Amino acid sequence: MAKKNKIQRPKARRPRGFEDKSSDILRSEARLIEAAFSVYDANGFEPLQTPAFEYADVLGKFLPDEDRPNVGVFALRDDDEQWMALRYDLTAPLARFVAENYDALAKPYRRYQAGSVFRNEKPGPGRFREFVQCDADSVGAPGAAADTEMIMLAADVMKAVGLETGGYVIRVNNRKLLDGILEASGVPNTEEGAIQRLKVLRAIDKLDRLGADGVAALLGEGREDESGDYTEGAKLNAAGVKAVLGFTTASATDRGDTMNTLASLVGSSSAGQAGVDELKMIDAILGACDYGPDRVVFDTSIVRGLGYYTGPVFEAELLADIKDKKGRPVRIGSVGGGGRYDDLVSRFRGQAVPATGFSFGVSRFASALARLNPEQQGESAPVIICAFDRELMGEYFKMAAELRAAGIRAEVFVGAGNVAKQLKYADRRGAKLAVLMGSDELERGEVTIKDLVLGAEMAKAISDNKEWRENKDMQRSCKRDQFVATIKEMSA
RNA sequence: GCCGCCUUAGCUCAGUAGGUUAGAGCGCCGGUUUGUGGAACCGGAGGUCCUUGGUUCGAGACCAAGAGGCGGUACCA
Repeated sequence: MAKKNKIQRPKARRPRGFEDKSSDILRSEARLIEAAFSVYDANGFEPLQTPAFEYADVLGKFLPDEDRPNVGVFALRDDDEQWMALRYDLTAPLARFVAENYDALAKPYRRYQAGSVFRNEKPGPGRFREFVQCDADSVGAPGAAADTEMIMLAADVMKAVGLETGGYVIRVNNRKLLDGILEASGVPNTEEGAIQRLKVLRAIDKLDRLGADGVAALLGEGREDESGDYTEGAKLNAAGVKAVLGFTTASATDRGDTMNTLASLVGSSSAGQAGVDELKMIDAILGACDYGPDRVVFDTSIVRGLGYYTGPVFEAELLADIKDKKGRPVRIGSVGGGGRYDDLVSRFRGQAVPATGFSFGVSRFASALARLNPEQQGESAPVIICAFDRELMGEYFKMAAELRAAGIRAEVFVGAGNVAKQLKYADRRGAKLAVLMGSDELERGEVTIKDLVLGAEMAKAISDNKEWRENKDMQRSCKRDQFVATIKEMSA
C-alpha cells in the first residue's frame, strides 16, 4: 500500500475532435492543396490569407449580453470586451475582407485560400473540431458565367489531383428551382418562408440516408427515429411533399432532357423560370468547353444544407471504380461543394454584392483519394549517414550535403548511441540505405553503404545471430569520390 | 441535445464466487553482441484497475452519481 510518493504529472492528451496529423497524411493533403492552388492560380485567382480569429458579429453570430458565447463556435472575449471567435469557414472571413477593402479591390475579386476552420460541435468519425478547408470564390460577379467558372474549376481540380474522367462528377442544381416549386406549393419566397425552406433543404439532404419515405415524413409533419428522437417536419401539405419529391427525381443524365423536364415542372413561377434560364447558360458554356455529362451533370437531388445559397449550387463527388448491379459507378460521397451566395457580403454594405464559390474539405478529400489509390505512397525515407566516429562529424555533414545537391534526401545521425542503435534507427525510419564510414574506411579512402531492405530480405533465411552479423552481402564499399553515384545506383 | 454500449500497462485483453503482493501477449528499454538493423534467449521499466461516494471485516469485481470514449440521431449559422 505504501506506494512511493508519485510526482503529479500532467497527462499527455489532446482535446477530442482535434487531431495530430502524421507525415503521410500531411504530405498527401499538401499535394492536394498544391494541385488545387495551381488550378486556381492558372485561372487568374489570387491567394489570400485571413486570420483564424474574427469578431463574432462578422461571423454572423450575435452575442448579446451573455456570459457564454453561442455553441458552435470557439469564442473568447478580447481585452476590450469584444467577442472574438475562431472562424468556422473561410467564406464569412472573405465577405468581411471584401467589405473592408471594397474600394481597393478590382471586381470581380477572385481569390483562393486554404486553412484550418474550427467548429465547437460534437466530433464523430471523420468529423473534427478543427479541419482544413480549401476555397476559391468569386465576389462581385452576378451572372451564371461566374458560377459556371466555379463549376469548371471544381472539375479541373478533380482532374488535377489525378482522377480520370468517370472517377468523379460535378452535380449541379439551382436553389431558384426549388424556390419556384415551393412557391407553387404555398411556401412564400420571402423572409417568412425562410425557416420552412431550410427545413425542406435539410430533408432533401437526407435522401440518400433515409430514403423517399423518411424524407416525405420530414417534409410533412415530422419523423421519429429509432432512438425515439423526434424531428419536426417542414409541414408541407400532401401536394407539396409530392411536388418536392418529384422535383428531386426530375433529373436525367442528359442535361438537355433535364432542362426540358424542369421547365415544365416550375410552370409559371418567376423564380423557377430564372433557375432554368441559369441552367441553360451554364449548359451552353460547359458545352462550348467540352465539359460533357461524364464530368458535369444537372442533379436535382443535391441541395446543400446551408441556408445562405441563393442560386446555382453544386457538389463534387468521387465515384469509386466499382460498379453496382446496373453497371453504374458506386457513389462514395461528396468531397466538396459550392454555390452562389448573393447576400453574404451585402450584410456589411447594404448594397448588392453577388458572390459564388467552391470549397472542399482537405482531409476528407485526401483520405478518399488514399482509399482509391492505396498503393500511392509518400516521400521515401532519407539516406541515413551514421555517426560512426564523432571526430568525423564534419565529413558526415559534407557527405549529406553532396547527396542533397544530387536531389537525394539525406540526414546525418545526430542522436546518441553506437552503430547498432543507429542502424536500428535507420531501420525504424524505413530508410533503404545507411552510410557507414569509420576509421577503416577512412584509411582506405572508402565509404560503406548498407542496403537495409536487402538485409531484411536476407535475414529471413538466417537464424543464427553470428552468421547474420558477419554476413556483409547486403553492403558494399566504394571510393569516397564515387559515393554519390553509388548511392544513386543502389537506391534505384 | 437525445438514445444505447463501453472504461484494468503504450496497444489488445484476462482477472475465477467479493479475499494477501492485479496478470498475459505484443510493444518499449537494457544485456548476451563497444564495427553492423533481423531472430533467439535473459533481464527491466511501465498501473490513482476512469473519478467520487456507498455497501462490506475486506471492492478491480457489487450499488449510485459524475467524467471520458465509442456508435446512432439531431444541430452545423
